[in-house]
Amino acid sequence: MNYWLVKSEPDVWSWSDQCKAKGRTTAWEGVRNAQACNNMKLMRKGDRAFFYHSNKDRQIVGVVEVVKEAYPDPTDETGRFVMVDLRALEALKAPVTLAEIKAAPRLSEMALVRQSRLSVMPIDPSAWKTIMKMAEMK
DNA sequence: GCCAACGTTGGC
DNA sequence: GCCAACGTTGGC
Repeated sequence: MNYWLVKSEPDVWSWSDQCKAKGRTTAWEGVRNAQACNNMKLMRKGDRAFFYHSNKDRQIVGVVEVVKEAYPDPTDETGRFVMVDLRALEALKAPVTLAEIKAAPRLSEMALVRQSRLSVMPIDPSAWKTIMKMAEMK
């Protein structure tokens, strides 16, 4: 299984919106960045991703699961970009803030820190474990 | 194919 | 609200 992180502005689409969605599942539409889309194309059914609130909140708040692999985003007129379907699995007991991640030496190489504008990125398994521990998750 | 101008994201 | 980083567009 691979691990990922997806970003959303909480004012636009928040974790609670995700949980209220039918089947707790939504199409992750609207990504208009080639690198982010390439990452979505690499997602496989059953992969896990952190759900991160950008801007105001700046913390990881939940875990989602990939339930449908990349397919064309109908909201994209150019036909270049894809989306996946994501389902809310569970909220983090203790959300992990960007500040905490930056303060953790082991996490300093994360794309979240290094490439702040990227909205869909891979997370390596050791970083996933570290963050889950920080979030007080089993 | 280069690069200047411009737009967007997201942290601060 | 500002601005750094960086992606995209379009003229040449």
